[in-house]
Amino acid sequence: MTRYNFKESEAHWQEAWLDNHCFSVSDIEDGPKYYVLEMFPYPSGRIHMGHVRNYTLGDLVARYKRARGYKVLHPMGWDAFGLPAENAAIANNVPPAEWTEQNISVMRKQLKSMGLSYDWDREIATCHPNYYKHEQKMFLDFLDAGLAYRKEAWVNWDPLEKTVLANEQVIDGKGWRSGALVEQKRLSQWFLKITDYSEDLLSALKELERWPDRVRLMQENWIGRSEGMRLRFKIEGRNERLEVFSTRADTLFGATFCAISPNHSIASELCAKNPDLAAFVEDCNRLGTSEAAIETAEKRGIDTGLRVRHPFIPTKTLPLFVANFVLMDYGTGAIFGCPGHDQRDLDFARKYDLDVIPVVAPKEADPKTFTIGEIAYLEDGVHINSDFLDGLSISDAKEVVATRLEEAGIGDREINYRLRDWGVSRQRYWGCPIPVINCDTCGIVPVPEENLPVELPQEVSFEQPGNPLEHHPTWKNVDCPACGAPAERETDTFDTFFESSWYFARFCSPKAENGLDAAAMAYWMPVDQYIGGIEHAVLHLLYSRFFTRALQKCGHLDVAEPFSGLMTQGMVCHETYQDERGEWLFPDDVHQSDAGENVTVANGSPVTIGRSVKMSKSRKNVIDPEEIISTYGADTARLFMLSDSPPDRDLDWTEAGIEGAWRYINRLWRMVSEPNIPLIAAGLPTPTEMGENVAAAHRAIHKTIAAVSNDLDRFHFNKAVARIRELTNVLESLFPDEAGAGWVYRDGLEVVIRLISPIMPHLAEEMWHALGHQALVADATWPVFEPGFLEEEMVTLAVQVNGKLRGTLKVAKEMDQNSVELSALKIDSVVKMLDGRDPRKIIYVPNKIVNIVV
RNA sequence: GCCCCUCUGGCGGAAUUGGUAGACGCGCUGGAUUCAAAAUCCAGUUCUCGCAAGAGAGUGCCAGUUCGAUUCUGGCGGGGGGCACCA
Repeated sequence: MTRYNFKESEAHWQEAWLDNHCFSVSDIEDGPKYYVLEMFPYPSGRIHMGHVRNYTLGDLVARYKRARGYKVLHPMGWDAFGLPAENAAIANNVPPAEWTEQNISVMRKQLKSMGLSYDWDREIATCHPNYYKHEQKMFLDFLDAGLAYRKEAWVNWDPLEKTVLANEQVIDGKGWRSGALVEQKRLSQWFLKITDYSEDLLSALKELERWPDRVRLMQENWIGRSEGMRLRFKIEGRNERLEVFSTRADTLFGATFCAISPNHSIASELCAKNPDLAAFVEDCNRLGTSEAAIETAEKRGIDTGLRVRHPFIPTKTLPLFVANFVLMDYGTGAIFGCPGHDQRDLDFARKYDLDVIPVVAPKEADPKTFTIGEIAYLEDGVHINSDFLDGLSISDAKEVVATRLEEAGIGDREINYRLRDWGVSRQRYWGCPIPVINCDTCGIVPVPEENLPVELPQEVSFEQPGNPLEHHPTWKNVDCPACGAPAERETDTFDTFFESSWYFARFCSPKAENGLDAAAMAYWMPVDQYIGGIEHAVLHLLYSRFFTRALQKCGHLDVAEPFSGLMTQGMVCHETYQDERGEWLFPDDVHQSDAGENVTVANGSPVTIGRSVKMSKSRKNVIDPEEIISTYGADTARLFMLSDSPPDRDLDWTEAGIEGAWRYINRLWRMVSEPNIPLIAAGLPTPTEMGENVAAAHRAIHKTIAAVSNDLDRFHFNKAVARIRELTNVLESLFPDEAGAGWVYRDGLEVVIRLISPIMPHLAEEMWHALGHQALVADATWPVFEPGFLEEEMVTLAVQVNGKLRGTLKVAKEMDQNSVELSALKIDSVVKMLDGRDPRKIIYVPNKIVNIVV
């Protein structure tokens, strides 16, 4: 028995695909196009199983669409700017550029060993000046179009390292390296006006029919459109009014306090005279910039002593608090608190002993006795304690109160969005320089287009804390392009989401001098199928949708939506291992003892096996793809990635699973290398006579083509694999002596090979070749089924008594109800269950079920 | 805390629109082959009771709608993703 020699085969066919330029396309092609794109990787060092899964999925789609006659664009590149390169520079004293290039060359080689159908001539790396110079031009166009602006914003500041920290670098309010208490600092930063597109980004979600519903829902919630009112409250003893935004102006009669954000202008002003307040505000700001931290913090506040006048109750004033849960970025940075009908307000009121006045009660409740306990009442009902609103439903009351407030000139209807403008400034070296110059006399001056790109300096030092661009001896010193006086370059670089917001477009014309070539954009854009992790459901995907609109506005391309189809994949998981001391162990460090217990390889001490969780270096539950590919081959790894779990679910990596895949590969190979049925010549006419099993197998071939095509179209890859396995089971069980067996066996093999070719492309080529084909399967067309073979004449009906299965009936299709009932009532177990009783009702669903109700 | 998802045999998962729960695979058990093993092949495998025929239970948990619910509705619980400077 021979084993499939994947090492030789995979190298050979990868070379053959390259020599034949199978996967190369031009910037402009003819005929129907299909653009398949997987999220490009950050070059962190080596590929991981998440990459293997992502790129296997994409390759399957790309190869399948190619077989179906599309011109397929399937590119790959590198999201090469980012924080890890700087961390490596600090830790190992390697320049980020060098570290990144090394990683790219390792990972490129690893990806090539997977046999992916990329057009490698279109490879890009975002850290190359010939990539980011176009990005700088885009930014200048955004600036012209009023889509980019500068404003002050908070950053996490490590006072010891004198560095801005990312949210993930802040651990329990302390810097991850220094351990110093993190401060909040206001810096002038660049923003993109994504909020100009709030409504468009929201309403266009409806048309993204090939996106998962949950991603659209998440984006919808992220944009967070809400219809409400902007109210102006009189503050006692002050001229200015307090502006608050509320979606529940109908609960105004239940208002018992007002609160402003710690960063509200009134709070800042009061801090000067009130040291307690100043200390509180400082404390609040320590929480950092992450929403999760702010939301989970205990609700606290401090009374400013100011009172706010109630708009409808002349005698009533409300205390004004500064509260840590009021966000400056949302609405007006001020709220009115109605504890009865908002949980946060209620928690706050209970803590500071404020009144709770119910103003909406359930229909059936008695308005005189209805009280609020520890849970705010959020349902609809009838207004009470609300003067002119009493008796109205929430929506009616909203309408009435809005009109009143508008008439009184103290409120306006307003639509608010949770979405904030996108801060793109990063105080870091390893990113794309923001192409502006700061001049004392001229202000912000764009770098003239002919001076682009503004390149990162090669020689930088990470010895001093902070941004190396700030400390660079010469780089930032330039003459002002406007007045010629000495000026300074902007030392902030772009957020790395900037690069990933247009790389998909660049892949269509990766070498074009003018950036995004119009004809290439018109042919290839948008991406027909985008594939990547669900973790990008909001930020990357929303930024890209905005960026594409901004590019359209500035004439760089002419589509609004970058990705017409989206598939989000689940994570790759593995069980975890811990030794007696609770230290994590690599899978290779664990084995089974002779007694069948799990022990360490090192010294045989017991190992605890934990549940399967996402593979991560920190928990050491990782399997190196390179090792898998060198042991079992790329096709085995690819098959395993596709065979069990559906793409959008998490996938458990198991040793047994990969071995099962490897066994199946060998089984397929033996079907051509050691066939049970001698292989006959190709192209012989369909035999006129077929044995019963042979004829069934022949029908199965056509059914499988139909089912697999349907499964692939709908991304049910695990089902497609199951169907192919079923067909191979049928072909293997054919008897050589039966009439027509040789012909059907060969026909079946030719079909199977083409069906597996997007999944196990190397094996498919090897088998195709073994069947005597000179051309590549990669260039073969998808098999076609004959609809006539799909139809069955007989169907099996389920026979139920009171909804419980009691037997089955094999009948002709579309049998009439009477004859079905007659036969059903004769079934032994049905007779037994009826026990002489007459059926009360018989439900018959043709070709499916008979249910006898007694 | 908020938003989104998910839960089916020992395991991964199947089950067009509410209509035979468990396709396909892994694992396990028994058998064949072998000096022996690996590999391969054959058979069995949701659980409980039963020698069997068969009966009952069963899709995270609790209710509901229905002739019929893995599928629809409400509530609860476990696990996961995102939360704007990780990518």
